[in-house]
Amino acid sequence: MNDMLELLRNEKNMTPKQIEIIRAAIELISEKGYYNTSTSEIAKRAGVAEGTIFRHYKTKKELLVEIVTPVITNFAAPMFAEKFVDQVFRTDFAHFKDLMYVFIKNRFEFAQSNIPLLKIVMQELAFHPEIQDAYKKVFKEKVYPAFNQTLDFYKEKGELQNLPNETMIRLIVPTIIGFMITRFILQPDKDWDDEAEIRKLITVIMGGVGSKE
Amino acid sequence: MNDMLELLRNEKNMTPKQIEIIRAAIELISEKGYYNTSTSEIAKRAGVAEGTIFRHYKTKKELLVEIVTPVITNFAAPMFAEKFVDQVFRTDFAHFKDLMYVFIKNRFEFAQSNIPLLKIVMQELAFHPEIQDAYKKVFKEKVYPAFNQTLDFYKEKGELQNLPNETMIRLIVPTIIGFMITRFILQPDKDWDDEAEIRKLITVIMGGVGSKE
DNA sequence: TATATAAGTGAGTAATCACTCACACACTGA
DNA sequence: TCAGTGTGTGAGTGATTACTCACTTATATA
Repeated sequence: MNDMLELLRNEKNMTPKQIEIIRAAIELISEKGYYNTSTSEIAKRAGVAEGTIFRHYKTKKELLVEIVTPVITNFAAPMFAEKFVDQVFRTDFAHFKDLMYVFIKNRFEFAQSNIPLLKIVMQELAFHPEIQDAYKKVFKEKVYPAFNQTLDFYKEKGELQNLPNETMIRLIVPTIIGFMITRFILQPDKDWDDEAEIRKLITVIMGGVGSKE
Repeated sequence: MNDMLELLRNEKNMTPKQIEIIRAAIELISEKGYYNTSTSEIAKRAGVAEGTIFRHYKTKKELLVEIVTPVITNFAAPMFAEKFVDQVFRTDFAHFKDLMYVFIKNRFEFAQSNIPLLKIVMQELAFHPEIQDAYKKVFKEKVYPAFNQTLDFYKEKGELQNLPNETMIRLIVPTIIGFMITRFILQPDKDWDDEAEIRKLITVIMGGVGSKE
């Protein structure tokens, strides 16, 4: 089942047909891309008249944005939940790598249950300034500050190299995202041992590929 | 100037108008995406009648594939140039990190002079099986074997952790690609110290973010 | 029950799309 | 000089597109 659809159903109060429209749009757009999916197709798959789509969304792009922005916000969500930041500073995590584990595991599961949506975000991010704005805002206001605090904390504990936070974030985050892209999009059918893969990922993030002499 | 255009001009023998078509197509598609770029637009920018495009390419998609496949082949090119493999085994590189430096630097410069083309590849890869095939073939036949040999070589020298080659490749390559995406696509306008960034990247790949105790 | 508002419909529309084709031109070799 | 071939043209075509609108139906409120 789909986390995000559930969330949309509750937050905004949508009609059953509206939910069907969103469900159909997610399916089709993640398969074929935004520009290659027509509103008539979405209507057909949703079992709805084409006019109904435009009753709820002024334009096709408004529909896309409505689908995509909650994904961006929620993918970054745990970063600015008080619970998360609290946990770090109440030192529920003895070591940085323990925090990394919980963090990656958590986001991994989120990705797993929202693959089509994440596909859409990645594909359309490049073309739609509206989506880019949402992404930049979340990153600047939420992700970045949370990361900053956390990195400082573990630097003081002497667990991290003395690289600028910004550099660290810039190198760690794409590594994690790249890992998930490989796992869910490039080679989804390989039989993965996810637990082991996540541990290896953390090993490499913490200690690199070089041998310790 | 554009590496790849020059290469196309020489390999196939193209008419001047054909070159203009490709140049215009690269510009427009990298800006707006394949489906959002019309053939009439390409013709207009190229200073050519729309019919001329279809004189040379049976379909619009054939034009896309013609543009994209040489990029894929050439981005992976150094991996299977004998020169490169030779260098490694004649131990022109004392350490793995020296090889990494030359490799990343080289591919970095390639990316820099072919940003629009790489943008197109990344965006359209998801939707066109023809492009995926080209990508898979190059990776399987060229990139992977070359990497394999190289990693074994430095493992025996005791410079690398004892992780499976496949795992290493799966963690190193996305890190490098992620670095370039940040550099050229997400934050192209930031004033980067490229040399320093590449060195930090290698430090992290080799030794991770953790401090050495 | 009467009325207002929201949700849903589907035929219709102007614009745009990828692609065609009959024709014009330039060059080559005989 | 003439046929043959490759290159270039642009008006034309049927299909498809996002979106509209006059209309019906359902729901809520008074």
